Amino acid sequence: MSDGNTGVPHPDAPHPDAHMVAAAVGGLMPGRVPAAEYEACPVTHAVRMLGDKWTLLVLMLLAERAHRFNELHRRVDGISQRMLTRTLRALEDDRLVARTVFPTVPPGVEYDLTERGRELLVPLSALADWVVKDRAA
Amino acid sequence: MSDGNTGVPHPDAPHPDAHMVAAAVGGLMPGRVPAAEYEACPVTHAVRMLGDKWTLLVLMLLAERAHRFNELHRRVDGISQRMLTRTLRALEDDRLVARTVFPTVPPGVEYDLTERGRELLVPLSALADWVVKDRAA
DNA sequence: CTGCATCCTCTTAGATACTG
DNA sequence: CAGTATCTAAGAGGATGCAG
Repeated sequence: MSDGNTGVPHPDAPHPDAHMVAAAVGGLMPGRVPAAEYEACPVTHAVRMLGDKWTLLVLMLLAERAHRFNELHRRVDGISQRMLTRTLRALEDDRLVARTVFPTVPPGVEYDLTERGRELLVPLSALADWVVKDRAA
Repeated sequence: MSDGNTGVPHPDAPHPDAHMVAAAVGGLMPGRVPAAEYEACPVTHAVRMLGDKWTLLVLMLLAERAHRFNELHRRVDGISQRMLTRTLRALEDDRLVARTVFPTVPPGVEYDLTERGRELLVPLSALADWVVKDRAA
Protein backbone atom coordinates (compact mmCIF):
# COMPACT_ATOMS: atom_id res chain seq x y z
CA MET A 1 0.00 0.00 0.00
CA SER A 2 2.74 2.41 0.90
CA ASP A 3 5.61 2.48 -1.52
CA GLY A 4 6.64 5.98 -0.67
CA ASN A 5 4.59 7.74 -3.29
CA THR A 6 1.18 9.32 -2.77
CA GLY A 7 -1.12 12.21 -3.43
CA VAL A 8 -1.08 13.19 -7.03
CA PRO A 9 -0.47 10.50 -9.65
CA HIS A 10 2.16 10.38 -12.32
CA PRO A 11 0.25 10.53 -15.59
CA ASP A 12 1.12 6.97 -16.46
CA ALA A 13 1.47 5.48 -13.02
CA PRO A 14 -1.35 6.60 -10.74
CA HIS A 15 -2.06 4.57 -7.64
CA PRO A 16 -4.13 4.66 -4.46
CA ASP A 17 -3.24 6.16 -1.12
CA ALA A 18 -4.76 7.29 2.14
CA HIS A 19 -5.11 10.90 1.08
CA MET A 20 -8.30 12.17 -0.39
CA VAL A 21 -6.91 13.96 -3.38
CA ALA A 22 -5.02 10.85 -4.28
CA ALA A 23 -8.01 8.64 -3.70
CA ALA A 24 -10.07 10.61 -6.18
CA VAL A 25 -7.44 10.13 -8.83
CA GLY A 26 -6.71 6.52 -8.04
CA GLY A 27 -10.32 5.80 -8.79
CA LEU A 28 -11.12 5.07 -5.17
CA MET A 29 -13.61 7.87 -4.90
CA PRO A 30 -16.22 7.20 -7.54
CA GLY A 31 -18.81 9.53 -6.08
CA ARG A 32 -18.80 12.79 -4.21
CA VAL A 33 -15.63 13.97 -2.50
CA PRO A 34 -16.40 14.96 1.09
CA ALA A 35 -15.48 18.59 1.68
CA ALA A 36 -14.03 17.78 5.09
CA GLU A 37 -11.56 15.29 3.64
CA TYR A 38 -10.46 17.63 0.91
CA GLU A 39 -9.90 20.40 3.43
CA ALA A 40 -8.00 18.05 5.73
CA CYS A 41 -5.74 16.71 2.99
CA PRO A 42 -2.10 17.68 3.60
CA VAL A 43 -1.53 18.24 -0.10
CA THR A 44 -4.40 20.72 -0.13
CA HIS A 45 -2.83 22.44 2.84
CA ALA A 46 0.55 22.61 1.14
CA VAL A 47 -0.67 24.25 -2.06
CA ARG A 48 -2.80 26.70 -0.09
CA MET A 49 0.25 27.67 1.91
CA LEU A 50 2.37 28.21 -1.18
CA GLY A 51 -0.45 30.03 -2.87
CA ASP A 52 -0.97 32.79 -0.38
CA LYS A 53 0.36 36.23 -0.98
CA TRP A 54 3.91 36.17 0.44
CA THR A 55 4.93 32.60 1.24
CA LEU A 56 6.67 31.74 -2.01
CA LEU A 57 8.75 34.90 -2.05
CA VAL A 58 9.82 34.56 1.58
CA LEU A 59 10.72 30.95 0.87
CA MET A 60 12.84 31.97 -2.10
CA LEU A 61 14.71 34.61 -0.16
CA LEU A 62 15.39 32.16 2.64
CA ALA A 63 16.56 29.63 0.07
CA GLU A 64 19.27 32.12 -0.80
CA ARG A 65 20.44 32.46 2.81
CA ALA A 66 19.27 32.98 6.37
CA HIS A 67 17.71 36.37 7.10
CA ARG A 68 16.94 38.57 10.06
CA PHE A 69 13.37 39.77 10.48
CA ASN A 70 13.95 43.33 9.37
CA GLU A 71 16.17 42.15 6.58
CA LEU A 72 13.24 40.24 5.14
CA HIS A 73 10.99 43.18 5.81
CA ARG A 74 13.24 45.35 3.67
CA ARG A 75 13.66 42.87 0.82
CA VAL A 76 10.02 41.89 0.49
CA ASP A 77 8.62 44.98 -1.15
CA GLY A 78 5.19 45.91 0.16
CA ILE A 79 4.82 43.40 3.00
CA SER A 80 3.59 44.64 6.36
CA GLN A 81 5.18 43.60 9.65
CA ARG A 82 1.96 41.86 10.49
CA MET A 83 1.95 39.73 7.34
CA LEU A 84 5.65 38.96 7.52
CA THR A 85 5.16 37.71 11.06
CA ARG A 86 2.15 35.62 10.09
CA THR A 87 3.88 34.17 7.05
CA LEU A 88 6.95 33.22 9.04
CA ARG A 89 4.84 31.70 11.84
CA ALA A 90 2.94 29.59 9.33
CA LEU A 91 6.20 28.40 7.79
CA GLU A 92 7.47 27.58 11.25
CA ASP A 93 4.32 25.62 12.07
CA ASP A 94 4.89 23.53 8.97
CA ARG A 95 8.54 23.06 9.93
CA LEU A 96 9.81 24.65 6.75
CA VAL A 97 11.53 27.48 8.57
CA ALA A 98 13.51 27.56 11.80
CA ARG A 99 13.55 30.59 14.09
CA THR A 100 16.66 31.31 16.14
CA VAL A 101 16.75 34.00 18.80
CA PHE A 102 20.00 35.66 19.81
CA PRO A 103 19.68 37.00 23.37
CA THR A 104 21.50 40.21 22.63
CA VAL A 105 20.35 43.79 23.18
CA PRO A 106 18.49 44.62 21.15
CA PRO A 107 17.34 41.07 20.44
CA GLY A 108 18.16 39.50 17.10
CA VAL A 109 16.12 36.80 15.40
CA GLU A 110 17.27 34.75 12.47
CA TYR A 111 15.08 32.74 10.10
CA ASP A 112 16.42 29.93 7.98
CA LEU A 113 15.08 26.98 6.02
CA THR A 114 14.93 23.64 7.75
CA GLU A 115 16.02 20.47 6.01
CA ARG A 116 12.39 19.84 5.14
CA GLY A 117 12.16 23.35 3.78
CA ARG A 118 15.15 22.78 1.54
CA GLU A 119 13.70 19.52 0.30
CA LEU A 120 10.59 21.40 -0.76
CA LEU A 121 12.72 23.32 -3.23
CA VAL A 122 13.05 20.17 -5.34
CA PRO A 123 9.37 19.68 -6.24
CA LEU A 124 9.04 23.45 -6.39
CA SER A 125 11.78 23.49 -8.96
CA ALA A 126 9.96 20.84 -10.96
CA LEU A 127 6.84 22.97 -10.86
CA ALA A 128 8.76 26.02 -12.05
CA ASP A 129 10.19 23.98 -14.90
CA TRP A 130 6.68 23.04 -15.92
CA VAL A 131 5.57 26.64 -15.79
CA VAL A 132 8.15 27.90 -18.23
CA LYS A 133 7.88 24.90 -20.50
CA ASP A 134 6.03 25.76 -23.73
CA ARG A 135 5.29 29.34 -22.80
CA ALA A 136 4.74 29.80 -26.51
CA ALA A 137 1.62 27.59 -26.62
CA MET B 1 22.13 30.37 -19.13
CA SER B 2 19.10 28.50 -20.35
CA ASP B 3 19.40 24.77 -19.89
CA GLY B 4 15.68 24.18 -19.64
CA ASN B 5 15.42 24.67 -15.92
CA THR B 6 14.22 27.84 -14.19
CA GLY B 7 12.28 29.40 -11.39
CA VAL B 8 13.00 27.58 -8.17
CA PRO B 9 16.44 26.11 -7.63
CA HIS B 10 17.39 22.59 -6.77
CA PRO B 11 19.01 22.76 -3.35
CA ASP B 12 22.44 21.97 -4.68
CA ALA B 13 22.14 23.39 -8.18
CA PRO B 14 20.48 26.78 -8.17
CA HIS B 15 20.94 29.01 -11.18
CA PRO B 16 19.70 32.27 -12.68
CA ASP B 17 16.75 32.86 -14.95
CA ALA B 18 14.55 35.59 -16.31
CA HIS B 19 11.86 35.12 -13.69
CA MET B 20 11.84 37.15 -10.57
CA VAL B 21 11.44 34.37 -8.05
CA ALA B 22 14.33 32.63 -9.69
CA ALA B 23 16.41 35.76 -9.79
CA ALA B 24 16.05 36.25 -6.07
CA VAL B 25 17.32 32.78 -5.42
CA GLY B 26 20.06 32.81 -8.00
CA GLY B 27 21.52 35.76 -6.18
CA LEU B 28 20.62 38.19 -8.91
CA MET B 29 18.38 40.22 -6.68
CA PRO B 30 20.55 41.34 -3.78
CA GLY B 31 18.17 44.05 -2.64
CA ARG B 32 14.47 44.61 -2.56
CA VAL B 33 12.22 42.47 -4.74
CA PRO B 34 9.82 44.70 -6.67
CA ALA B 35 6.23 43.82 -5.86
CA ALA B 36 5.21 44.19 -9.50
CA GLU B 37 7.72 41.59 -10.65
CA TYR B 38 6.74 39.12 -7.99
CA GLU B 39 3.09 39.52 -8.89
CA ALA B 40 3.85 39.14 -12.60
CA CYS B 41 5.96 36.01 -12.15
CA PRO B 42 4.34 33.00 -13.82
CA VAL B 43 5.45 30.72 -10.99
CA THR B 44 3.67 32.99 -8.54
CA HIS B 45 0.59 32.80 -10.72
CA ALA B 46 0.76 29.01 -10.86
CA VAL B 47 0.93 28.44 -7.12
CA ARG B 48 -1.84 30.98 -6.53
CA MET B 49 -4.01 29.12 -8.97
CA LEU B 50 -3.37 25.77 -7.34
CA GLY B 51 -3.83 27.28 -3.92
CA ASP B 52 -7.31 28.61 -4.33
CA LYS B 53 -10.26 26.81 -2.89
CA TRP B 54 -11.30 24.34 -5.59
CA THR B 55 -8.66 24.16 -8.33
CA LEU B 56 -6.67 21.22 -7.02
CA LEU B 57 -9.71 19.05 -6.47
CA VAL B 58 -11.20 19.81 -9.88
CA LEU B 59 -7.83 19.06 -11.41
CA MET B 60 -7.66 15.71 -9.63
CA LEU B 61 -11.13 14.70 -10.74
CA LEU B 62 -10.33 15.64 -14.31
CA ALA B 63 -7.10 13.66 -14.07
CA GLU B 64 -9.27 10.63 -13.48
CA ARG B 65 -11.37 11.23 -16.60
CA ALA B 66 -13.29 13.89 -18.53
CA HIS B 67 -16.40 15.25 -16.80
CA ARG B 68 -19.58 17.06 -17.68
CA PHE B 69 -20.32 20.28 -15.84
CA ASN B 70 -23.02 18.89 -13.60
CA GLU B 71 -21.03 15.76 -13.03
CA LEU B 72 -18.30 17.88 -11.50
CA HIS B 73 -20.87 19.88 -9.61
CA ARG B 74 -22.13 16.69 -8.02
CA ARG B 75 -18.72 15.24 -7.19
CA VAL B 76 -17.20 18.40 -5.74
CA ASP B 77 -18.99 18.57 -2.43
CA GLY B 78 -19.93 22.09 -1.44
CA ILE B 79 -18.93 24.00 -4.57
CA SER B 80 -21.35 26.56 -5.98
CA GLN B 81 -22.14 26.78 -9.67
CA ARG B 82 -20.53 30.18 -9.68
CA MET B 83 -17.24 28.93 -8.30
CA LEU B 84 -17.18 25.82 -10.47
CA THR B 85 -17.63 28.01 -13.53
CA ARG B 86 -14.94 30.42 -12.40
CA THR B 87 -12.53 27.62 -11.54
CA LEU B 88 -13.01 25.94 -14.90
CA ARG B 89 -12.65 29.24 -16.76
CA ALA B 90 -9.40 29.96 -14.97
CA LEU B 91 -8.10 26.50 -15.82
CA GLU B 92 -9.14 27.07 -19.42
CA ASP B 93 -7.36 30.42 -19.52
CA ASP B 94 -4.18 28.70 -18.39
CA ARG B 95 -4.71 25.99 -20.98
CA LEU B 96 -4.83 23.23 -18.40
CA VAL B 97 -8.38 22.26 -19.26
CA ALA B 98 -10.19 22.00 -22.59
CA ARG B 99 -13.91 22.71 -22.94
CA THR B 100 -15.92 20.88 -25.57
CA VAL B 101 -19.52 21.75 -26.35
CA PHE B 102 -21.89 19.18 -27.80
CA PRO B 103 -24.64 20.99 -29.75
CA THR B 104 -27.39 18.74 -28.47
CA VAL B 105 -30.60 19.74 -26.72
CA PRO B 106 -30.13 20.38 -23.96
CA PRO B 107 -26.50 21.32 -24.61
CA GLY B 108 -23.76 19.19 -23.11
CA VAL B 109 -20.31 20.45 -22.17
CA GLU B 110 -17.34 18.27 -21.44
CA TYR B 111 -14.20 19.30 -19.59
CA ASP B 112 -10.94 17.43 -19.88
CA LEU B 113 -7.27 18.00 -19.15
CA THR B 114 -5.10 19.27 -21.97
CA GLU B 115 -1.66 17.84 -22.60
CA ARG B 116 -0.23 20.70 -20.58
CA GLY B 117 -2.67 19.90 -17.82
CA ARG B 118 -1.55 16.30 -17.72
CA GLU B 119 2.08 17.34 -17.62
CA LEU B 120 1.32 19.39 -14.55
CA LEU B 121 0.47 16.17 -12.75
CA VAL B 122 4.15 15.24 -12.74
CA PRO B 123 5.49 18.13 -10.62
CA LEU B 124 2.29 17.95 -8.60
CA SER B 125 3.03 14.35 -7.86
CA ALA B 126 6.53 15.30 -6.74
CA LEU B 127 5.04 17.88 -4.41
CA ALA B 128 2.63 15.32 -2.98
CA ASP B 129 5.53 12.95 -2.39
CA TRP B 130 7.31 15.66 -0.46
CA VAL B 131 4.21 16.33 1.61
CA VAL B 132 3.86 12.80 2.90
CA LYS B 133 7.56 12.30 3.39
CA ASP B 134 8.52 12.33 7.08
CA ARG B 135 5.05 13.02 8.37
CA ALA B 136 6.34 11.73 11.68
CA ALA B 137 8.90 14.48 12.26
C1' DC C 1 -28.05 21.37 -18.87
C1' DT C 2 -24.95 25.03 -18.56
C1' DG C 3 -24.03 29.28 -17.04
C1' DC C 4 -24.27 34.52 -16.17
C1' DA C 5 -25.82 38.57 -13.05
C1' DT C 6 -26.77 40.31 -8.65
C1' DC C 7 -26.40 40.78 -3.93
C1' DC C 8 -24.46 39.67 0.44
C1' DT C 9 -21.18 37.73 3.79
C1' DC C 10 -16.90 36.43 5.68
C1' DT C 11 -12.10 36.03 5.43
C1' DT C 12 -7.75 38.13 4.39
C1' DA C 13 -4.62 41.60 4.22
C1' DG C 14 -3.01 46.66 4.75
C1' DA C 15 -2.44 50.89 7.97
C1' DT C 16 -1.35 52.57 12.12
C1' DA C 17 0.00 52.75 16.76
C1' DC C 18 2.15 50.79 20.63
C1' DT C 19 5.52 47.37 23.58
C1' DG C 20 9.52 44.22 25.60
C1' DC D 1 15.01 44.95 16.70
C1' DA D 2 11.14 42.27 16.60
C1' DG D 3 7.16 41.99 17.20
C1' DT D 4 1.55 42.64 19.02
C1' DA D 5 -3.14 44.97 18.91
C1' DT D 6 -6.78 47.25 16.67
C1' DC D 7 -9.28 49.02 12.95
C1' DT D 8 -10.47 49.25 8.24
C1' DA D 9 -10.45 48.00 3.23
C1' DA D 10 -10.51 44.76 -0.40
C1' DG D 11 -11.61 40.49 -2.40
C1' DA D 12 -12.99 35.68 -2.37
C1' DG D 13 -16.72 32.96 -2.10
C1' DG D 14 -21.97 31.62 -1.33
C1' DA D 15 -27.11 32.15 -2.40
C1' DT D 16 -30.45 33.10 -5.47
C1' DG D 17 -32.80 34.18 -9.69
C1' DC D 18 -32.85 34.28 -14.62
C1' DA D 19 -31.50 32.88 -19.61
C1' DG D 20 -29.80 30.36 -23.88
